[in-house]
Amino acid sequence: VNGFAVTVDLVVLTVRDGTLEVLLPQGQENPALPGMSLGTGLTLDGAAAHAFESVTGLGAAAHLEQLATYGDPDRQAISVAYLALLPVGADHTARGAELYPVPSLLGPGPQLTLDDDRILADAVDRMRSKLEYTTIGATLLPEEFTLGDLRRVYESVWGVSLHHSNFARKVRSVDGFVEPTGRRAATSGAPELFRKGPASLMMPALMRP
Amino acid sequence: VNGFAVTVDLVVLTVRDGTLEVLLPQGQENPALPGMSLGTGLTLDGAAAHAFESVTGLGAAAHLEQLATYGDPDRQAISVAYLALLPVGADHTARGAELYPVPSLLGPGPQLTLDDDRILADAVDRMRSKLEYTTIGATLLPEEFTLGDLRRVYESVWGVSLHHSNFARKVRSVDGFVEPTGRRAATSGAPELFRKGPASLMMPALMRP
DNA sequence: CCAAAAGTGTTGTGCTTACACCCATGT
DNA sequence: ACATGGGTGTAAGCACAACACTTTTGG
Repeated sequence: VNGFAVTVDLVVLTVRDGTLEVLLPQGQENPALPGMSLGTGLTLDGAAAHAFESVTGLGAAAHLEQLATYGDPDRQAISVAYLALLPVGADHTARGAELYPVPSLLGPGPQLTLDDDRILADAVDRMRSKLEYTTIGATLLPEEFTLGDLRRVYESVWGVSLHHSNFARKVRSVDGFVEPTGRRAATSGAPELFRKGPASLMMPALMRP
Repeated sequence: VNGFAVTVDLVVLTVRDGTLEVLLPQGQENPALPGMSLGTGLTLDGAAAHAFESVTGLGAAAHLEQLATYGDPDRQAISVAYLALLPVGADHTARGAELYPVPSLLGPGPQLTLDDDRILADAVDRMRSKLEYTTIGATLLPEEFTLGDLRRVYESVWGVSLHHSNFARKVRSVDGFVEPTGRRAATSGAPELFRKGPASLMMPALMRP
């Protein structure tokens, strides 16, 4: 058949040292988003999960979600973009991919091949707005974390600074966002440790400034 | 090449007689969403616009936006779904398509072929939530409309009833949502006529009950 | 002793809700 | 006269922003 070439491309985001970063494969001329071409018998979500495993060496992403589809009118090619979240601190180096700070890639001028600049920008937009009304911020963190850790995720992704006390109050008040483990980071008086709760949506939302 | 068949499928929504309705082509065995298969040299958005013109006979949709992409693992086929809004009262009968009330199609059991039930449900979800934070409600209406007309759009899509006075106050208070034409529907004392303003986002949102 | 981070209290402010009420029209 | 739809007024409730203040840890 004279059909289209369909690829699944991943925007793998994480937070490191207070910055939002993307995972890009190494060793190519022009940096491009990681991905794979879609084969028969595989769902789109399945292909995305498989691609994630290929770039990171990790079993599963903290979050995996379809973003949008981009078509190349000339090349008879279609790219289905996914947003994937890499747990902070996870060892992603198995496959040689590297983390790049997003702010520098979103600067003026093309930094990635083809549509990838736009895809990255769309992914970051989606990520920023999803922090407002979902609990994906907590899925990025390890099993146990402090509210400060969670706040730093928000601050890094949004690129703003938030009031620690009001932030903590809000997060605690949302039913099922975080639940206390009862333990603390160090001795008594140290910040309390939480784990992610069952809720996935936040209502009302945690609005950005 | 042994590639994929890519189609662009449309969920064309509108409001009629206080109900949310979808436009479906006539004359087929199993009702299915209208669409077209993607050819070379056409962008996805372009193909969607073209498909819209084919089903409705109208030049352009009040709103056209990509929804998501659905893959069929076995058939080597990909469907890129779009949400399109048909202006209320527009004459769409040129191509013989018919409007069906959404509530009856969203009932239990499969009513449409393949993934189309799910696509329709996703489209309606998107539509409902977009009413909250964008001004697409106004794009559905004719050039001039009353706040009551706009309210009826919200009530029909959300399937609830809203307080007329609070609704009007909110809509007026959002900068650039509607602007007064100075004229009225009938003689003095009759409802004031508005046209859509330049704003496309609503902040803060108009939350549903 | 001091800086940094976490938790508690309080007050104001904006937005929304739920009312009650008025007005004009058209039947 | 009265039902209908549109517009105005107001008081209560909620959530959030912006403070100041205390406590504890770790250098």
